[in-house]
Amino acid sequence: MKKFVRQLYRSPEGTFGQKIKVEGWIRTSRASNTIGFIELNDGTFFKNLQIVFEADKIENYKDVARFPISTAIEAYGTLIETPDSKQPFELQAEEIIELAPSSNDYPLQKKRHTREFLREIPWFRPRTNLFSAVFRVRNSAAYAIHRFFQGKGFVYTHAPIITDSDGEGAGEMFRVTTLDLMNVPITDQNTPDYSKDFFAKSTYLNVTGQLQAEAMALAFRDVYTFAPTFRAENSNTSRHAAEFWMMEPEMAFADLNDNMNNIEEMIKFVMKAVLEECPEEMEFFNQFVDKGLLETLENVVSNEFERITYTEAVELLEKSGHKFDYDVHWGMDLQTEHERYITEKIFKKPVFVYNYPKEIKAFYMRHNEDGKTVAAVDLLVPGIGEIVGGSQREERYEPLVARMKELDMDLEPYQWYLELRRYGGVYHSGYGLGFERLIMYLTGVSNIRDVIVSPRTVGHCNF
RNA sequence: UCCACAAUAGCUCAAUGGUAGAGCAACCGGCUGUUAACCGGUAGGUUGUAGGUUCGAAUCCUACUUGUGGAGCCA
Repeated sequence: MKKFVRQLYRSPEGTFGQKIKVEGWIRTSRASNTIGFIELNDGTFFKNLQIVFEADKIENYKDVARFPISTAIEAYGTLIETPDSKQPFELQAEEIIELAPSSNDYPLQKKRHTREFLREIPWFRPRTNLFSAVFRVRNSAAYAIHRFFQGKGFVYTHAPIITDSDGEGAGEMFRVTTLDLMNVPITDQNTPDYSKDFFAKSTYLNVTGQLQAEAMALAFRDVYTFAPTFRAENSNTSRHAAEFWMMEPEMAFADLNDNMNNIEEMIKFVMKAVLEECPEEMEFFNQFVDKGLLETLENVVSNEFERITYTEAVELLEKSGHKFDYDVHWGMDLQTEHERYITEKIFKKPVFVYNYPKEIKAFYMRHNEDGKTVAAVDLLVPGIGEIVGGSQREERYEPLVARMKELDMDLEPYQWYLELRRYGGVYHSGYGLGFERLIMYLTGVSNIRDVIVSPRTVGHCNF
């Protein structure tokens, strides 16, 4: 009877004493003259199955003892309980067959490797404990996001990946073109003639699906997108990637408060799901990556997030007496050091900061009655910083156009967006969650390149 | 893009101006229950690249490359 290692760990009872067959890869093995042990991982579970093989029980003992790491094998034998050992049970092998060979120059050894080294071989990383755990949590979190929104009746919608608007304020964009770079058509003004390009205009990879999600929200009330996003920023940090996944809900008939409620509920839902579904992985992170991780997450799940206005945040920072590299004053954008101080030192938990000065936020955010601020919100978390950014959208036609003109924006590409305001453009809100940053928060892994299978950053696009 | 630090064996590191070393991995041998198994042995190097200082450079200087951390930008 063929068994998955996951089945054995989750419900081993009926299988003790039974003959079973397993397939998998050798993670590590050790052998003497007469007895040897293989740690087998079959991909279905974070933990390994120990296979015991003895010289007088299998006919190819010498060969099996020499199988290099990552050899794919099939093993047949009896599953027995081992209450006095590290592992709860093991397979007493009667037959072990090599399915695919490995080699002794396999780069992963039975020792600890640095993240830096593993980043050079991203195609092998998923075979390590750390990355196995990271990508299982990533899977669990992604599915939990869908469950959360589906449970509330949100419609999962797909915004386009290629766009003709330049995503005002959201950073540098990757150009999408089929023009021959060695022979670019030129206009009378001596600029590239994009009317000859594939879409007969200038196009880019999206930096957000928000604007299109707004159109969908004004038809379906509650929607969310969950898709790749692209930013061509030259940013070299542990929390930026050129290609990352963003989840963007958009809710009609929702104000900034509803927005914050949804963010908080969503984060807690995903956290609980991961803690429940990936206990072995989370225990691993807690032990080897971040000692206080489980305590931190339990705390987040069971406490209210803090909610303060930007103005209050500035006051708190001013009163703190702490000497910052950048002085704090109303109207400035909060620097990383300020955000971290608020969430890590003052509150020691997730903090919503809302109602920012309009000058430092995007054009589409709703102007508040005070004439100075907009209904924007950032969620700051310890260790990561900003993990969610959102706002109530400016649903009033006139103020929106006025603001766009103020910013000297070309209204033409946004005609459709402005039209939404003229026909039932009810008040609505939404936000964007950096999915990788959430995974970093959930796992304690501090570099975004270690929560993406094949990270794309400035100067790096391999595999 | 800016600032700081780093680069020595496959991996992780030592050697602070005077003959480049260890642990692990690999290879050979030993070992009857291992848990990063253990024990003995063998092999493995143009010290990131280019130039300079010096009788002599892994070590000091310059540039470049790559990596890491931080900042800016942001999710």
